[in-house]
Amino acid sequence: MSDSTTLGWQDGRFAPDVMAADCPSRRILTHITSRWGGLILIALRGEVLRFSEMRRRIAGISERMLAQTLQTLEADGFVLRKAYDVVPPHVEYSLTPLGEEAAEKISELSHWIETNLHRIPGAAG
Amino acid sequence: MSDSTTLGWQDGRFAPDVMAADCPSRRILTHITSRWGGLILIALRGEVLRFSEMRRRIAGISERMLAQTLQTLEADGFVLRKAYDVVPPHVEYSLTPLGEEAAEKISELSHWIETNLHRIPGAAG
DNA sequence: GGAAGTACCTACAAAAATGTTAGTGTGAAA
DNA sequence: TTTCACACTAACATTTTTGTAGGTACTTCC
Repeated sequence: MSDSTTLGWQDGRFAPDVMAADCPSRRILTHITSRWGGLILIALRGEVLRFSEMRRRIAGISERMLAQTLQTLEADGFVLRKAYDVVPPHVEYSLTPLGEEAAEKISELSHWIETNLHRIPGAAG
Repeated sequence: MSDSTTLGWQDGRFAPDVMAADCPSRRILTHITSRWGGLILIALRGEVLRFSEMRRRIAGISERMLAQTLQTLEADGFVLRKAYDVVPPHVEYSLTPLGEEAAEKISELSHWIETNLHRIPGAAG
């Protein structure tokens, strides 16, 4: 029950569908919509940021989660990591073209939430 | 450290900002981007569905998570629950106008992922 | 008569996510 | 000279999320 179902999505035998539990698109969706994934993408839109700078902008994120989520996003091909071999360490993060496209989508969602917050009943409390 | 910071977002003294840890917009964002929240919104777009029907469409979701996430989304004002007092039970779920707007946004994200999956390096494995 | 379907809820258990703390090696500022 | 900043990693602890199993009260299908 593993091979035929899992492989089909890879080589285009089935169309990608997030409603299917084992379609890779579902994994990517969870990465982008993970607790910190979306915020990182939004923070990086059109910018080059260093680790600590990002940490300051995304209130509440821990070093561990920032590092971990950045790695996931880098592995997906959304984030580009550029390290300079100097001391103290200097690392720059930015979005790949693919990442910019994805970031645009969650930005639109978060922007909608921000501007319509007053209409959302559950936003109080 | 609780009052002055927490209250400002409610009455428009500060502009909503997902980057702020205690801004209500952040809570709403996590609801919509929660593991099942987005998929439920997508499944409900333009449709009226019963509990079991949704469960069948969203592969992998458990009854518990479906019920729980629906309650969160209902409390937020995105989902409308209409129960008929008959036996066996009959309950219909649909989106509020607000919910349709939110659903449109995550649909755009998931649709982007589905159509661009072949360009995403991390989609394999 | 027995099984299955309906829309859930409640304990309990397991798994996953997240946080905390400590540490790395060097340089610059106080 | 002490402290801070940098960009992390590893070990451990806690919290949150998610799943499982069982139950409800009744009806329809076989």
